[in-house]
Amino acid sequence: MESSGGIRERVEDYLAAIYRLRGGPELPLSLTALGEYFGFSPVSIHEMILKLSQQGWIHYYPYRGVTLSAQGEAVALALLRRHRLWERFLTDMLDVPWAEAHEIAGALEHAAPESVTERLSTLLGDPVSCPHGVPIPPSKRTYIDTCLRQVPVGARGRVTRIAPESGDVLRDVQAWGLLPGCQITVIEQQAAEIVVQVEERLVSIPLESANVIWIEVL
Amino acid sequence: MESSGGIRERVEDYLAAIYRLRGGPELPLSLTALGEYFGFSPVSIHEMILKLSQQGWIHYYPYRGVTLSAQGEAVALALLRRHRLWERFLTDMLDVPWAEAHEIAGALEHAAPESVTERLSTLLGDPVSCPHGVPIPPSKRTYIDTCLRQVPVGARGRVTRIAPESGDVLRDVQAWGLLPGCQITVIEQQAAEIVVQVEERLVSIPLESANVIWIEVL
DNA sequence: AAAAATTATAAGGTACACCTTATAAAAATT
DNA sequence: AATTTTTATAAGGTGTACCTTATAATTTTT
Ligand SMILES: [Mn+2]
Ligand SMILES: [Mn+2]
Ligand SMILES: [Mn+2]
Ligand SMILES: [Mn+2]
Repeated sequence: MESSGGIRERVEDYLAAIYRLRGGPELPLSLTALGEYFGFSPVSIHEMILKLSQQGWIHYYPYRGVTLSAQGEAVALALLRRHRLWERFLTDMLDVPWAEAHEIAGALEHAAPESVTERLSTLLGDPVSCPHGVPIPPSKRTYIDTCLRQVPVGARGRVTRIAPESGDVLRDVQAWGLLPGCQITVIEQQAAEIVVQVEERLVSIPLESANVIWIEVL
Repeated sequence: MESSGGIRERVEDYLAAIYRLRGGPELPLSLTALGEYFGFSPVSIHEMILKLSQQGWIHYYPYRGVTLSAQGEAVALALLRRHRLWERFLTDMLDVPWAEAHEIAGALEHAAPESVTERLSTLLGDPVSCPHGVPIPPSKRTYIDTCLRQVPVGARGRVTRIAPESGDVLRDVQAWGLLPGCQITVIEQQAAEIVVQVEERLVSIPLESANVIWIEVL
């Protein structure tokens, strides 16, 4: 229901706001500027900043401001990319007025996973700027992957990643010879497992494990 | 930021779930069935049901279950329409796998306003069923309107509604002769007001009022 | 009618992200 | 150096929507 426990919406919005408002990567952004942007009280901003700092998304220099950590910047860029792609979709394909698109994209950016937004980028012809002229940050991943559980029978693909990682699954994946990069074909979908072909071998994968194996369908 | 105070996401999800799970309009749906659907504890479901009942979205018959009020059913149908249109978009235009589309649409359905979803319906050719074969409830409104504030200079249109309503604005709207149904042309956008032509007259509308006047651009 | 099962309610708790008021600390200005 | 302004922190509160444990009321089954 609730998007399965990724990064919270507010966290993403704060990180992207810091990216948008800051003067440069090393210039701390004052909490006052953030407070004005969001229209929240200084105390609330401060509270949230402490949390973001504890969680490693930002660096907080009291009385000076905040900068993004490497992790935080990655999240901000990913969000801004999704934001601007949705803006393009709204204005280019749905004829939503320019001024409205920004606000609506502010919600859509959190509602669709990155994989969907990458497909959207393809549909739009991989635009490089939003309707307001701002550059769209490039995608980091060069592939689009799908959870093995969702790959239709008969499809060929490449294992891209095991995520979320857990020791048990990683051991199984290794035993099955399903390491990232290897090519597979989905042979059969059963009630409790999925049969895939890896090179000459057939492997039966419990659905639970299939949930964390990601495939780029080729 | 947070979509300006409409119906809360959870309220919409509960109402649509009741619609989906019920046997018929008059057959009460047991709280147990709802609890199983959401995976929440019986106490939590009960708590939420009391709130929804107090707010008039549902009728609660203790020990028997809940039915939707007329209002509640309208919300459920609107949400299911948005849900199924987004599913169609995901599968038809983005090639998102069938099984994934449902879950993603479960978030998108709340993120885009009805007006945007109606434009999406047009783009998709007004489909009548979702990718899983379920009928898409029809749209109640036959027009798509835009807030006057967003209508570009030069556009012609028809006043559709004043919303949200407030006594002061309604009086002004009447004085200006801008009642629903009348035709207007946007003449000029200034810092604090918008000038529109109504028949032979020019009217200056403060931006504040322009926010609650809705126009079907023709 | 009694026992068992289901459903409701009471009581207390959690996380999140906002709020206000008051005080303390640091920085900037005079 | 003293004053003013800005920024931080402490303390207490709100609403939403979940949780558990325990008890009460009702319905269903025996
Ligand atoms: Mn946002
Ligand atoms: Mn933009
Ligand atoms: Mn939903
Ligand atoms: Mn469907």
